[in-house]
Amino acid sequence: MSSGELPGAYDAAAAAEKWSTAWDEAGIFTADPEAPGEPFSIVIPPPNVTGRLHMGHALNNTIQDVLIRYKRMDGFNVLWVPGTDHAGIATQWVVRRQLQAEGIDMFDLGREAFLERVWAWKEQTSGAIQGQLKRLGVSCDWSRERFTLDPGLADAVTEHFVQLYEQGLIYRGERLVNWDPVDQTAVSDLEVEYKKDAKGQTEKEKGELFHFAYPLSDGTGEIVVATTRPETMLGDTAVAVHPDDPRYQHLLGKTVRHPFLDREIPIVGDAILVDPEFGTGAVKITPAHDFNDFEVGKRHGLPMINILERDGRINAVGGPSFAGLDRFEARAKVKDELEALGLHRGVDEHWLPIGRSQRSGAVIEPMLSTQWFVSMKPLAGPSLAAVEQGFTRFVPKMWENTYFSWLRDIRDWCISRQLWWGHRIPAWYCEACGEVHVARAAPEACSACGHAALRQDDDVLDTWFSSALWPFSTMGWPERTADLAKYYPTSVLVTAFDIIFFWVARMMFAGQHLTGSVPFKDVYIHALIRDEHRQKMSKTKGNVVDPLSVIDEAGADAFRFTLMALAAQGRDIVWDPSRVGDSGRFLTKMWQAMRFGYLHIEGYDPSGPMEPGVYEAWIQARTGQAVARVRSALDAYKFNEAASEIHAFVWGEFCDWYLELSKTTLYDEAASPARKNATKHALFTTLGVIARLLHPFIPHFSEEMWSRLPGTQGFVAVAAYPREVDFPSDPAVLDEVAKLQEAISAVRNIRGEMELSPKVQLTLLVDSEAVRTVLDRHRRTMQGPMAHATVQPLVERPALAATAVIVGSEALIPLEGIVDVAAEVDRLAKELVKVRKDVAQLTSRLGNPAFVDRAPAELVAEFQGKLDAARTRLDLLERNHQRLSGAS
RNA sequence: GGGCGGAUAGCUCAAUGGUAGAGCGUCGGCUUUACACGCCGGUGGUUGUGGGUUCGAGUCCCGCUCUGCCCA
Repeated sequence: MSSGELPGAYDAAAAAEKWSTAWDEAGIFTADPEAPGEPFSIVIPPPNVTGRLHMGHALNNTIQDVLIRYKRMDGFNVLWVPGTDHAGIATQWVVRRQLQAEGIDMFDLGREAFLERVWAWKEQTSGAIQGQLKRLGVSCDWSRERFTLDPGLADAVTEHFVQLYEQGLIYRGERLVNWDPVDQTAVSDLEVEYKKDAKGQTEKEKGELFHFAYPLSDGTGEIVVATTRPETMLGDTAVAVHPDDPRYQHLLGKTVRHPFLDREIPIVGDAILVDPEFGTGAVKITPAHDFNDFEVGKRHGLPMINILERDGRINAVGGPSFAGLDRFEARAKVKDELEALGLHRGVDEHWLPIGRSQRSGAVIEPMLSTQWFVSMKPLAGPSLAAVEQGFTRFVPKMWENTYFSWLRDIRDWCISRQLWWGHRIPAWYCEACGEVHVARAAPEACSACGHAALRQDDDVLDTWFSSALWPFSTMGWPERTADLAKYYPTSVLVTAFDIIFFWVARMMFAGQHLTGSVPFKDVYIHALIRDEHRQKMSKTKGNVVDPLSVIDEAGADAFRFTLMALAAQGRDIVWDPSRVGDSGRFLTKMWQAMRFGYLHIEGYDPSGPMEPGVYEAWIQARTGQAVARVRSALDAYKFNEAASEIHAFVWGEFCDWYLELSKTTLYDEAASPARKNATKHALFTTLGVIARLLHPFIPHFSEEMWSRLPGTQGFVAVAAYPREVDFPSDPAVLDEVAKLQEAISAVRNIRGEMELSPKVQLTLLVDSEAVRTVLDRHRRTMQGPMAHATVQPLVERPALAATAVIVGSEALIPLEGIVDVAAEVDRLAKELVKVRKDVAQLTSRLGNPAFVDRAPAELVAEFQGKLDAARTRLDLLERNHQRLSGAS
């Protein structure tokens, strides 16, 4: 049994340090697939290896930890896999900028040396986020920590690629891609972003629509086109008009002459692209640099002329006067030259959305390029079906729509990136014959011509291509490991809605395709954390809250409890710093309850004789009800509900009522030792239940509590989560204490309204013998600090008394010489307003024949009971109100 | 333009179709034998708006307003 004084205050920082070390040393978070228990597993959404913890991570990981700790305590065989992501573009970008600051160009440095720098940076920073997660108190299995570039995970990526290639689901082709000229890589559609206005709508940016004329080759005139990107005219291969447009009928089939390049350009009719109402009704066509034009080019068999270098400069095809110019310089020069040639035909202001690279911010250029793609249609089908049929469930359900809408309108996924940091594409090209070899290991010779000179593809894969495998690659796939057998598919994925496309959907199809099983049963989508003013937190706005500073100030537990209390399903979390203080006060409150227990620890013998009373039976029953509510909230991912249920129980039931009630026994010199022992037992065991109930939310505090409670063993982290069945409930007990509470509240109400000092001992004259009998059994409680009232039979009606109604019967508190009549008259009048309203509402409802006929009989009876009670109350209050009004 | 949310007390949020609740705030009282980071009591609502269904609507249906997000 623990002993010794409990310190006056809880030291959050010391407890966090102490318990996280103790857990580590005990290895209790290390999963064992051979151990018994139903599996419960989660893989962490891997943060960027070089990243730092932000509020989103804090929320995300607290939720996972609550679930994991709950299930671990509840007897499940749990695994929580932590790890980090190599974050290709982001990390390469950071290191490239570091080099730039040193005056080094990464392309001069070369691939090998650059990668050495990235690895060094990774080594230098990778510990940060793990340490920050640990400070949050997470219970991941760190022995299974993974990084997306680990050898095993790299093998999984290769396997993924090779399998899909062999099945014809990965292909290499020349397509238009979104090109980032700064990072010099292709990016996927999802990585292109548009400016948002204050409302978050895609904002059009001011640009200009530049009109110029193409002279007809036969010298008979011209055709005027307009463009927002004049430099693309260097790659024009057609002018399109609507085939039915009467203005241009005579021009169809003719050609125009390119003013700068030796090129004849056909005028084609295209009903799909061209809107005759817009502009001049004639459109220049640049198939290699515009998604719409690309389609036109395919329809009409037009040449596709790429005019850009990888860095966004005009290439040799653009002609000698433009080659080497940056695209924006070229734009200016094209305009000048057209002007000089007299072909300029005006400028209109034009607003258009401009796509920028999510990472570098560079304006994206559509560019014709040879890339690797995943053929998505065949993969999307099963992933749609899995959710439609409930194999994987989204919580809240509405997020299914987001998932469905993306998969139903899926486009092929460009997976090659012209980066160096990432998984190199397992494709080799024969330098002799060009044959493409996709293989798990570098081939020794070309399978077509036998030549030995093979060159591996320079490119790497989109980071998400490896993240898609995370739920099983972390468990050793493609090997058939014990972990996979036990823990896959995982139980739940906890993530934010903004990566449903990027990640969730891709894990689904990769998991289904490669393992034959959905990767997770539930997908819990949590909210975004906004600042106090409901603004998104962002570095540029400078409104980010650093979770670590919150932890420094308030402790990880107060922070976690706050996050959970705010985590209502289906809406964003508005961060309210004052709530952290509330959580801190909650911890202090519990600490004080512990101290109260300690005050009375002397003589406590958990295995000694026990003589529990009605209060012990009551708190036991209430505990059971609280346990049931907390469990059902957790089972439904309603974290805020679970937090508030616990809070309400601990503060509102245990501290406000049971602790006070226990004093009746503890301070009763006449109470038997067995009676007192039972009271102490109830105090300490309930504190133990509280520690266990709260452990998933406040791991350090609860561990500290647990370690100090008498009779506890081991870590609360592995103690059994309370079950409702362990707390028998007796309706008679609940009823009796409810009556006592009603009496105490009635006295308190009168005392409060009358502004009577708690020191004034009151007399409560109770009319009903039945009620008096109950209150007699609680005489000491009534006389104690909760009510300071002595219960006596109502024999003679005092001249001045306050009226209470307790369980439907009259109770009077004589106030002669204590208080003015007027005060009680006012109080009764106020009360009467409320009761009259009740009676009126209930009478009208029960007076409605349609209600009595059609509503369920039980409900009618219930309302009738309420009406009867309200009428009795009204009667009593009215009589006494009149009596006093007359007297005054 | 298409889709998905939200609108309830001063604030943040709850409420299987059955008399709208909690925490915080606010007001009043209290150094009461765990806790003033506390205790006790009170105040506060035409549930955005207009219709409909129903014995009964914050809840279900339709329209509108404001607001947030996703996609094009």
